[in-house]
Amino acid sequence: MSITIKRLAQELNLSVSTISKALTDSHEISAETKQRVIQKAQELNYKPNPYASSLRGRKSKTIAVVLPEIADSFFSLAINGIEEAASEKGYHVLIYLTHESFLKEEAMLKDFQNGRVDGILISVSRETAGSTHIQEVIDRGIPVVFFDRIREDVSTAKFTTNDYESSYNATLHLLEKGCRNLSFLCISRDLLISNSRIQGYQQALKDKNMPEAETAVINCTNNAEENYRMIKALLSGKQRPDGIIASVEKLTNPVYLACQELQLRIPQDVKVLSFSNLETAPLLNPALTTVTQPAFDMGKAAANLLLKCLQKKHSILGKDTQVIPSTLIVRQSTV
Amino acid sequence: MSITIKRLAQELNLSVSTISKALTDSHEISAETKQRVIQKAQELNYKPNPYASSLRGRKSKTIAVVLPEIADSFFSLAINGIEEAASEKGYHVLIYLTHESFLKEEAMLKDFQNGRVDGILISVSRETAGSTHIQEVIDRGIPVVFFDRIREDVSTAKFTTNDYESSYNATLHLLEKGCRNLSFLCISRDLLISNSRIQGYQQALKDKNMPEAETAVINCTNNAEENYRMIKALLSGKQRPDGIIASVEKLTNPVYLACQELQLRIPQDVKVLSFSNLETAPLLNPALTTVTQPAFDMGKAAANLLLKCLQKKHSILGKDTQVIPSTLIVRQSTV
DNA sequence: CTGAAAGCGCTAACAA
DNA sequence: TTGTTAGCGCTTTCAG
Repeated sequence: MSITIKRLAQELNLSVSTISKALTDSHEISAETKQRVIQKAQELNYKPNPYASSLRGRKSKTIAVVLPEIADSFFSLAINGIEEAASEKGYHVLIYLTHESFLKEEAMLKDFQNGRVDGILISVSRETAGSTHIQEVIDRGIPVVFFDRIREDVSTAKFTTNDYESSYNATLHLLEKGCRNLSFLCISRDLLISNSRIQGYQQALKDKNMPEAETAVINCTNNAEENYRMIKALLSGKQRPDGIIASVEKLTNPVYLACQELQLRIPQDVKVLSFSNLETAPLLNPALTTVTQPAFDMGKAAANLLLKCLQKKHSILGKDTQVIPSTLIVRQSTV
Repeated sequence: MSITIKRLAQELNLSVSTISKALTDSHEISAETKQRVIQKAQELNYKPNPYASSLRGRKSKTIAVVLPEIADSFFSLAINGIEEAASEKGYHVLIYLTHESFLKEEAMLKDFQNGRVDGILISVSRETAGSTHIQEVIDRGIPVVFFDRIREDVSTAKFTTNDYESSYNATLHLLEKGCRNLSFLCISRDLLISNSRIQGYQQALKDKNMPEAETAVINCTNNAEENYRMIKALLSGKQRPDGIIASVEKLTNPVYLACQELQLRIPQDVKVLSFSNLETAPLLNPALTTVTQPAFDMGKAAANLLLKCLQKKHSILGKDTQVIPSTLIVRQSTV
């Protein structure tokens, strides 16, 4: 059986409330008593039951992180940032993966209405086209902070990167390097970040008076084999692009593999650029030009804001969108 | 204010206990009443407070996952497996990162003595040389399952891979390809997996009557720059190895980068092999030969065992070590 | 089949 | 400065 406050009280001939106050260093307890209590608590290896205090105090010191997946450098790094921020402040981190399923995401947010977590960090799934599930949780008084895959139709704090701009610049870079027939691989039209990247891409083409081919923006699916087939088809077609922008990291592999299989040389035949945080980007064959996102910082900043809000009495979250810029790192795949 | 059972009881003119039983589908409640209760619960969007039931029932439906880090394909994949297993069974997953610090790991395990989690999955830090912190938690009745970085001195269930054997085979492979002066990069002598890999390596050398150079086994640190310097020094030295085995994924980058910088050709000048789950291994320059671990499966299997044990009344965990084999995938870096 | 009541461990008003 | 007491929301005997 676990040691409880009651037990400490018995041992010390004090009341439970005295113990409780002593342990929280209340000013209304004498230094001497505090000393005795703390002493005894250590002696008996007393551990306060977190669920009892959660129930009582209606806060759990726990936050939820909802992500599409984790086999992606971006989210791995983001979790690192989040965990770091949380552990510094004594918070606990629950991880939930949607695997890009809206239904799962919805179910998770429904579940959060029960008070299991004090706050939520979320990067929505590719299928997510509405936000009532998120709004509902906010209406219940549980603060939500978006990061990376944000939704504009929810009025809360958001952390993202300059998707439009970095896509615009990436496109310009490819045009400067001589591309005249680009393709853009995207994962969802519902996702704001995906859309912003598409728009940055399209605007750059427009500004440079480049016609956008019909096949220019390719919708990829959540199925790796299918994507591979599509990309191979794209690269085998008549109108084979001379430059490809992969708007997410995991589309890099199929592009490189398809080029290998089709014996297309990167960058001579096709230039390749990817939004990616792959640590191995410089080691690829050829080294991959990337738009590298501030994953760790975004995670940490988002978590810090959420936690700051949770620690205050009046948990009022700003409604601003904070933009942390990405970096275009040019390597051989586009030179 | 949240909807509670009490509120439901008032609305339906029933007692709280009836509501509680109806919601848990108890046999002692009439079908009709159950119907009404469930109906009303949905109507009012009732969400049971998990901490109240945890407090009452002394189980949290939550497990902790303790990892050294997450910026590593192995652990990312493992978490995927763990999360999948947990969510299937309605469990929640708390993530804790030790960043290879024993002190942090110890503090976390101390904290788990309070009942926040029903069970623990752990892959110990590189600094972890003892296990009393783990034993203590087990003694408190909280089951612990090891995966990957296990410790033999704790009698509980463990999931690992055939480290010795795959290292042995990897070494043989390099010898067959003509290497005569190998180096092995390890991260810790305290870690069983690291030791097993070293021993597999050494045994292979012995079996082939190869002398092991003094510099053969290199202890790497937890500092990336330092490792890079060490590796560069190694590759610039007189006794430059003609083959390197990186016993963990994150040592791949510095090896490749050092080779680039020193203008050493892989595999002609140095063959490189890494224990790694990098998805980009086939795309590296040159494609990397890997010992690929069953990360997802290991995570999922470990989680499943732990959860099965938690769901039973008599939570008796086996004490066996289950070995899920790794795969040697030969690519250009060693041919 | 339904209800009353006790209590999980902790906190915080209110008394003393 | 310390103690008494009433819950937080839920489950579970035990009675009815």
